[in-house]
Amino acid sequence: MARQQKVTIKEVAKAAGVSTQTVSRVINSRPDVSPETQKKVQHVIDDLGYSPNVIARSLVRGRSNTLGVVGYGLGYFGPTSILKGIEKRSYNLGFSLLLSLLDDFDPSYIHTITENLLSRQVEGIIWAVPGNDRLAGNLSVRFKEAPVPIVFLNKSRRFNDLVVALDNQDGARLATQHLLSQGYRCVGIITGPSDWWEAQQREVGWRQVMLDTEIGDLNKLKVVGDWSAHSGNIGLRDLLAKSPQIDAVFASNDQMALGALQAARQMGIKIPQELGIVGFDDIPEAAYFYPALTTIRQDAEELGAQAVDQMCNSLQARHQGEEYRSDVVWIKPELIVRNSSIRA
Amino acid sequence: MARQQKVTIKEVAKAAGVSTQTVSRVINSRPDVSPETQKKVQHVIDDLGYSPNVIARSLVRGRSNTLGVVGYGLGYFGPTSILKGIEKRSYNLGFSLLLSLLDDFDPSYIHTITENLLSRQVEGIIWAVPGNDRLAGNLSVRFKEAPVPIVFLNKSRRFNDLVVALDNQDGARLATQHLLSQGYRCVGIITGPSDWWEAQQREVGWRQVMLDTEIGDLNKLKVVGDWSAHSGNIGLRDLLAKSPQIDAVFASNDQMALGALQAARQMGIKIPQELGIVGFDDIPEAAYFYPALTTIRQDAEELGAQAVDQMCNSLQARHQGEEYRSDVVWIKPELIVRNSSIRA
DNA sequence: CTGTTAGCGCATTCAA
DNA sequence: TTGAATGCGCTAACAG
Repeated sequence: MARQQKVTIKEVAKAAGVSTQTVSRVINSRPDVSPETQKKVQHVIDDLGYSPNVIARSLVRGRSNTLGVVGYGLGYFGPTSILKGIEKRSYNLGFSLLLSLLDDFDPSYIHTITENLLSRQVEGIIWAVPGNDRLAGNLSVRFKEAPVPIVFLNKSRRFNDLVVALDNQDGARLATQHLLSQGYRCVGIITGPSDWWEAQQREVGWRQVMLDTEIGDLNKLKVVGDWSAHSGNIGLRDLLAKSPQIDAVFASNDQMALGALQAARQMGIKIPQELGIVGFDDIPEAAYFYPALTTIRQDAEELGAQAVDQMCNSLQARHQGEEYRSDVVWIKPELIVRNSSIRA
Repeated sequence: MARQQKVTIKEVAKAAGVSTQTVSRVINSRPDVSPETQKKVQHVIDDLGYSPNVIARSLVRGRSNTLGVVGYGLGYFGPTSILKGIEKRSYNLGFSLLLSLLDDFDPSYIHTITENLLSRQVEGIIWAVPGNDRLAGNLSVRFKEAPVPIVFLNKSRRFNDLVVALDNQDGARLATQHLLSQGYRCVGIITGPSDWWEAQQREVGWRQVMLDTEIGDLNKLKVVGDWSAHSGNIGLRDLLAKSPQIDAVFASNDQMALGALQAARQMGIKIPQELGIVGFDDIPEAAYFYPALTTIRQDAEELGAQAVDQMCNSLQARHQGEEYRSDVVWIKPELIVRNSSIRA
């Protein structure tokens, strides 16, 4: 942990007996340097342990090679995987990541965070926050005139935003259809909070499939959870209390499915014989639940990676004075069948 | 997503009819500005939507107000919580976070990543990577002469590093003692990979307690897992195969405990009556396992927060020309008792 | 192939 | 209280 003043290009130049410009050329691997000079300078660089100051370079070039990422809900599997995907792709493309986490949906945070990111000259912002009604109104004001491209990680095409999103509706359809195909007839749903777009869309997918059955009022087959296992436990109890005819449940995430599994156990309901359960996310633990959970897998890392790609496209276009537009990039979910939904 | 050239201090100055220094004073809330001037300038700032370029400011001040964070193992609950803690505390203290993730322990990555962080002028680096033997040798070379303070998030005091760490030994002792106090006599262990310090220390804690019993060769009571639920399943089977007298198991993390729970179920072993199981981490799902898992809770967010505090102390001392030293900051774990270890 | 001049956006001397 | 000059570390545009 010893200290030495940071070496600058100037000192390298003096030590090597060349101009700073030549050093600059060497560290940027420019072709117009004679082999000997390049060698000599490189030697001094290694010797002095010089490393260019990227801050200064950013200033003069007007490019920071930095992306801002706003995240939320780390601690859940999906958001974390997204972040991993973003980081990996960014690293490979030579971008650094300035990370901000939203603690809750306090609008004033949003303002501060984005301002901070922008004043640090990020070239773009990846908004890796689940969709939420409360948030949306605020966002639209904030980002309408954002000076950098923004990629959103959920489906809500308001302006001409770039959007990469998981096809939640499709996932919910897969889950519901699977249950029906297993011989279950009356599929209830435990949704996430109603102001979350992910929850809304998963419910829509479920409705689309259930409408084709002769079941009457779908609202009677629905309870609202808060994504937690606890709410899944309560949710199943409420659901069966108000609609005893239910013989299968689609839970909008794996944690709630886990809670439902527990509730069923506590009530002496046999799964999957008497009740089928399907979750959403495919968290790593899902295969080890009792019984193992059928669920919808989403490739969240890929989602993050695609977001970075979109950002790059946008940036590249911008540098050529063009504007990049793109339809929503959809990531397709996959059904993972395990024991919790297989009727003997 | 409209574009306008970024406003600089110069344009504000011109528009306000003052010099750039005056504007600089206003944006830095200096006292030596007359109220009217301040008001006038502020108005122009709001009007033009000016926001200072932090990059430029960093350059001239020689301080970036940025911390580098190197993470690993997001996707596991602990590391993610740590990151949350780091982010929150950093935000409150006015630091931005440059995030890098280690994908594996490839030493060349480590080099590139730290160099990148340093060339971006981070004021310090928080090394939020689990301890690993393979990594350690490489690190020592790398960081011996690091020009910025580094805070490590695990116990291995090599130089005069700043270290914030969970007391893994203590946690393991708590777990093992708890099992013994419940009347179990022969407590086996499913450890993590042996080159992980966390695994090593948890094993040490277990050994310390078990040495006090009259049990003979402790190595016969131990199997090695890889942190995954799958390895926990296999682990329990191996353990019981080689030492049938085992009546309780301490798994070094909750995922492996989950796998063990599953294996016990598959083998028809009743938990907790015939076999007690305790995990480590207290992941949110643990309370919903079947049966609910007794485990060791670690306050990982607090760990992250403390790491940032240590960094700040170090930075502050440095700015006053001093050197900050500190003993390891230990975060104490807590025993959470649930059904998997309660003998009727 | 190499050096000189200029300036990125801002804050820190100073002097007025 | 304000402004002019100077420079942070680096690179772009020129000239030689």
